Amino acid sequence: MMDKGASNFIHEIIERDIAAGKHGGRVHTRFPPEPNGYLHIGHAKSICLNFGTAAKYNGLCNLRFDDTNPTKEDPEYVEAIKEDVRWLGFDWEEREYYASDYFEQLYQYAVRLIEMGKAYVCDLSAEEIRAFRGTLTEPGRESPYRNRSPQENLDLFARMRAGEFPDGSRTLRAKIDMASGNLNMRDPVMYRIMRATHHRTGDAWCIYPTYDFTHCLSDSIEGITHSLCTLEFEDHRPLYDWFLDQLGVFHPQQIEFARLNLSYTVMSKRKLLKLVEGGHVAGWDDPRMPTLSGLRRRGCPPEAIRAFCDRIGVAKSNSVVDLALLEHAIREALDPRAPRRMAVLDPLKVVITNYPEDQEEELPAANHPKDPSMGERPVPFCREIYIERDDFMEDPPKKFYRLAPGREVRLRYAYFVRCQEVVKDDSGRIVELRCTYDPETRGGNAPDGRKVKATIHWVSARHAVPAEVRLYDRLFSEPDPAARERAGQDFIAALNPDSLVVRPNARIEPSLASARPGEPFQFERLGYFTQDGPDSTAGRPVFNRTVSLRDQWAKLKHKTKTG
RNA sequence: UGGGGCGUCGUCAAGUGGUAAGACACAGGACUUUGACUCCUGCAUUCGGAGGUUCGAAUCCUCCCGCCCCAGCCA
Repeated sequence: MMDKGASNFIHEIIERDIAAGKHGGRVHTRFPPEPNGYLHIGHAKSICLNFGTAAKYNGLCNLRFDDTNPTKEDPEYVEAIKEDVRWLGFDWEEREYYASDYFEQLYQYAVRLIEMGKAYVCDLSAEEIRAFRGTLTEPGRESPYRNRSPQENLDLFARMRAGEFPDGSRTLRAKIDMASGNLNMRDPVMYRIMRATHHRTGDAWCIYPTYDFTHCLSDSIEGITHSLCTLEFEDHRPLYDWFLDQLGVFHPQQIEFARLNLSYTVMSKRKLLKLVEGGHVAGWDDPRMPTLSGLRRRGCPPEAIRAFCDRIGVAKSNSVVDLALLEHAIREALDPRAPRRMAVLDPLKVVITNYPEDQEEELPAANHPKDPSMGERPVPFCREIYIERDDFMEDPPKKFYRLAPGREVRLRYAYFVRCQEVVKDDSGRIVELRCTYDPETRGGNAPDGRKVKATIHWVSARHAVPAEVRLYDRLFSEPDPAARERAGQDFIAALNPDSLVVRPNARIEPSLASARPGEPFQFERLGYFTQDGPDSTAGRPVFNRTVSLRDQWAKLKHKTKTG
């Protein structure tokens, strides 16, 4: 990257470090997920920051799995995470690391701390440790085991590793300061006894290092120069500094930034898991989820996410980014390269009474109105077509200028048609429109120069392919669903009942039959869509709406309804 | 009278003592064979509040107010 100048406070720090010759001007970052769940757009911010920063300063960025808790981790997540990072467009080359690869080294560091009299084996139970820790306003009390000799600690720690003690019976603790105002410094646990099979080390260990002990040293081992993490770890930095300084090892600089929050969704793994397990969504990759797999399935291109992350900035204040900004980034990425197609979601049959029954023709339609290089495709036309039910009103309000009785509109890339008759069933529901077309207007222009107020989309009834189309909206109807929890309620109650609307009887133009999942299209006047991978079948494709088009008419309608 | 952070437009966010960038949103208008795209225009006399320093303060000082995080052998 050739970007000049700092674009955020982290880059400022880095540029200062480079100028000062710190680490010889080297920049090395890392993205350190725990393989216990799927990545979401909040992680994308961190991924873009870490990989982007390395690229900007000609440095490197590692992918490191922080796998220190075997009871929560799974290789399935490792694979999913790798796929997502790759999809987002980043490459960690051969630098795929695992904290579990450092277990032996970490053990030796712990031994060294014990020898220095800076760590001790504690026999207190979890409950006792909590009780001894004190509170936010009161200091803690020292463990009665705090002053064991290094020899005794060494022996006990070795026996912990050897499996001589039951789970949870002892811990290795750092000997720091039980009176510290920073709870993290009150003799934090470094190792716990936990007989669990680790996804990579199997049953080689029955003691596992805690995140706090592991993370800072993993960064150190990898020579990370700038360890970027979220705000909640600011309190942990003094502890990391303590471990690093006591051990006298390479000392990365940790810099904290605010995590991403998006309006109308939730971002915590716990809440996302609840949505999945509670059946409120179809899975981690449900297109309504803020997960990267969900966004991908929905049709969001990775460059849109990268552009979004560039725009939201990096700072330290807690903030909630407007979902509209993400949608904007998606439209911006899709508009120039999504071929246009026609699809009718809620079909209303139109019979063109003066068009011969047995006649058919193919009309050329541009794949992109502004990019001729994208070519065109033929769209079949015949006597019976479908138009969008919304595009007709029997008794139109003032600003509605689509089809209505007696009115003429243009069928995109086809002809002008005029509505002559409205056919209804017994219940009064409109089932068909009978129109006439003007053969002189083929292609969409009238030789006599007359104008129409609207151009509507359509598909040939005889040629169109039946499809299911899924329309997505914000998952929650409130900007901050998590606020429900703060009010003592369940955030599930804030779910938007209309977040998924299925159009089971859609008709799509024939050229769409060969679409592939993930391939973007703009269904003219409706939005950007992509074929769904998992749920499409040969005879019945399913299309997901990635994002709608901006719609002034909808806004107008809403305004008059509410206003 | 625990510790650590943060407060600049509706939402993000620049600004680093010299007189409030930009983006999204919103509101008008132009263009239009997508009510799309694109293009114009408008949108903080004011930076959480009050004092103070200074020729000059969002930037420096003092006090106050508000919000977030921390009491896992989770990460």
